[in-house]
Amino acid sequence: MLNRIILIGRLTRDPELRYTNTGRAVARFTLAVDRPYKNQAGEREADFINVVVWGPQADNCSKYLSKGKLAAVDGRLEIRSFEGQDGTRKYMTEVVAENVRFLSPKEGGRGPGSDLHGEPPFDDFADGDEGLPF
Amino acid sequence: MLNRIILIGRLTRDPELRYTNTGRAVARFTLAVDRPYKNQAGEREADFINVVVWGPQADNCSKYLSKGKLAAVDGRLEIRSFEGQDGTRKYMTEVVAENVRFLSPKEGGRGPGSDLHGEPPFDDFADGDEGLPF
Amino acid sequence: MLNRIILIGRLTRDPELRYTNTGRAVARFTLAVDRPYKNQAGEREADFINVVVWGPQADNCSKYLSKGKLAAVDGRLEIRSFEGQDGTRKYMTEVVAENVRFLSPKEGGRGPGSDLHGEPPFDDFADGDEGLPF
Amino acid sequence: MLNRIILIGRLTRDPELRYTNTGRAVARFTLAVDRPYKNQAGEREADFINVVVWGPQADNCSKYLSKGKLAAVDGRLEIRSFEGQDGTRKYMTEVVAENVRFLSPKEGGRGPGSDLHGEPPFDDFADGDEGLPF
DNA sequence: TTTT
DNA sequence: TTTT
Repeated sequence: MLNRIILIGRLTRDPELRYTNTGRAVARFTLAVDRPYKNQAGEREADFINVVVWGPQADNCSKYLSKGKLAAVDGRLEIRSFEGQDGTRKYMTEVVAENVRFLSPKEGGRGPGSDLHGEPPFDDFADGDEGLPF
Repeated sequence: MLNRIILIGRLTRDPELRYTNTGRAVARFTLAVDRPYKNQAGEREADFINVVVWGPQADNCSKYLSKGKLAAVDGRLEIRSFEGQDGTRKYMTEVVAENVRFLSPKEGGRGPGSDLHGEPPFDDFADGDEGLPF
Repeated sequence: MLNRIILIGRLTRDPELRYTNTGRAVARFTLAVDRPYKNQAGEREADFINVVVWGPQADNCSKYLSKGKLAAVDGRLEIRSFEGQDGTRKYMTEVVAENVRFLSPKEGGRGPGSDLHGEPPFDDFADGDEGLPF
Repeated sequence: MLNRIILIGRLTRDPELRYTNTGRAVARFTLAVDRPYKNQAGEREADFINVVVWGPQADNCSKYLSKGKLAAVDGRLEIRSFEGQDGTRKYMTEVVAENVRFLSPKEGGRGPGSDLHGEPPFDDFADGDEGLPF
């Protein structure tokens, strides 16, 4: 009924960009997200979380993100189950991003924080800008 | 750059439903959200948080929510500033809901957890159901 | 660097309660979380997400939650990797709950929304109640 | 019952650091969080959100954050009401941070993403590292 | 392996 | 299979 996840981490590899047969862009990458605590060996481990992004944001991810870059992802967690090649049930966890933010400074640029939306995420003049009835 | 808030609480009053001059529905209500700790007097206080919902979800809120009902809200925090009647700058905090979930059992019904979307929240057959290219 | 997930769903089975050799309680359960969209067959699918809860909250989950009950979980996503019995690397996804809320009405009770903390979640008289220096 | 907010934005001014009479550190700053949509004038507005941080993290914020720096905040929304100097009830909204992440690259450093915890956020060897009973 |  |  409610499924919301927010991550900040670094890409472990360049995003992989594909297109569906209907021409819709899909980007995939993995985010290394450091754990907030140290393990018994005194090391800080990370979770490696798969992220998938659809539509115009996928193109932007492919353009602006690369291995080692810092990004924030806001989306939902999906667990896809499928038949493995050995006949057993396999599970595949991924975060379906609704929004991705690029947090690494632009190369020759003036700093991090660039918004990735070539197109507005929802509607423009968002909710309420028609004049509030309250 | 990222602004996401998730609340669970009870309505302090029935939702107020209005329409903009373009015919768009807007619902407003206040959520009482208990704090996770007790104050020095040993009492559990609550935050009273204003919520605004736009579009078809507004109609659903007005239909299915009422004073005392439990609801979850997923949205973003906005702080509107405006000129007070006394000429000073006033601030008004509200949560713009993207999703609302009704958590109180239906009256004559079989339990809580009904989804409020008369219409799907985003697109249907969501992202990826066109056949994954991976 | 930041890893936060919030879920609302129903338990697919009763919580399983264990104790570590140091006597710390651990509860595990699976949450069925409906997806916000319908698939091509017009059905609403769900994600089945494993949750683990530590400490006093684990005991409370075992006491107050059971199959079919509605719960909210606020925590972080962890992906544990381990050696499978067939020598291959396996991945196991689970949400480590920091807070769990019980959303189903109490059996003979007056409604949902009970807080599960037998002990306060952080410190009591939380932050700031010592008298603000601002 | 549940109150969780996650923000990414830039500090509008240097953090203000104080100490309670019990010696506990408190830092305050304001985060400018860009809205995801443009207004009717075609401009991107921002919400200016007050943040308060307690304890060791407050000292770290004061040390590592300054005007213009990018930061992520994970916390809860509180609305404090108090008697104004004119006798009317006033409301004051602030986010009580549980975790703050520094996202701007270190000055002479090797990049953003440093964790601010001089002390571990919760317990170390976090949950489960005693040997899972499952 | 799944809940309403 | 992993990032700084």
